[in-house]
Amino acid sequence: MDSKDKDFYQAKADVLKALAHPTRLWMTEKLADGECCVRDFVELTDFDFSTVSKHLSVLKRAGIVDDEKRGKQVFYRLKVPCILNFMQCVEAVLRDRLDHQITMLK
Amino acid sequence: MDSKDKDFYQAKADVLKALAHPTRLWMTEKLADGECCVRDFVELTDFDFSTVSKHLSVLKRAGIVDDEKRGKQVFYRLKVPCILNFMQCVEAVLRDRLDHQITMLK
DNA sequence: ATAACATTTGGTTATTATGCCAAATGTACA
DNA sequence: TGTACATTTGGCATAATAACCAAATGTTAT
Repeated sequence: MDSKDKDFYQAKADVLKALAHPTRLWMTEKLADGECCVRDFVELTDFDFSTVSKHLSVLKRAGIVDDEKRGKQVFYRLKVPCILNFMQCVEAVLRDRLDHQITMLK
Repeated sequence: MDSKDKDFYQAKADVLKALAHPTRLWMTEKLADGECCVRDFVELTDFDFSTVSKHLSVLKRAGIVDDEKRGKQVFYRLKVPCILNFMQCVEAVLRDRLDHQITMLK
């Protein structure tokens, strides 16, 4: 693994890291249904505005979401819908793991 | 988001978290080309055996890889090839981000 | 049995992430 | 202009992660 490869894997890992948090993952999937502003997420959870805002900024920095200021609000949008296909794969991992656990108990 | 949803997003985030490290990501992609033992990864990097072993155990716990002991060695295998399709999406995010940066400079 | 090899586990330290509060910024409207 | 609203930023305490070294475990062959 040379230094160029290292940078590449670091960059890809950073995108994954942005998704690798339950709240951010939930937000990402929620945004697939249409744009939301910070307040929307605050109302659907028990997190502080600052917490929600920081999570969204992590997703934005990673390039997963986009934002647009309209009036007083900032609307966030899912920028890369292929993320959702990916989630199917993650769920496949979970199912597979479950099958394995069941097999172990038999 | 009720408590069942919360658990589900936590479980999915845990799978992503396992992948969200440059070394583990590299290992995962390497395993797509065929099984490797701990020593193989140690030789290709400058990490300690213990470091490599711990990374592999994170991937195993997440259900991404499988292991099999044969003789003195433990061989690791990619269990869920769909992870690789997912990587194409992550790379798309990177390309998209780059395009955006280029546009900003114009 | 013991020596050599392959891997894992335990322990330590440094770095990073999370979530809250408080304060700052930006925007619309009276 | 000032007040309310929406979001972001800074700071802090706590928790989680990563890498190394050393020691333990398990396996094969002498």
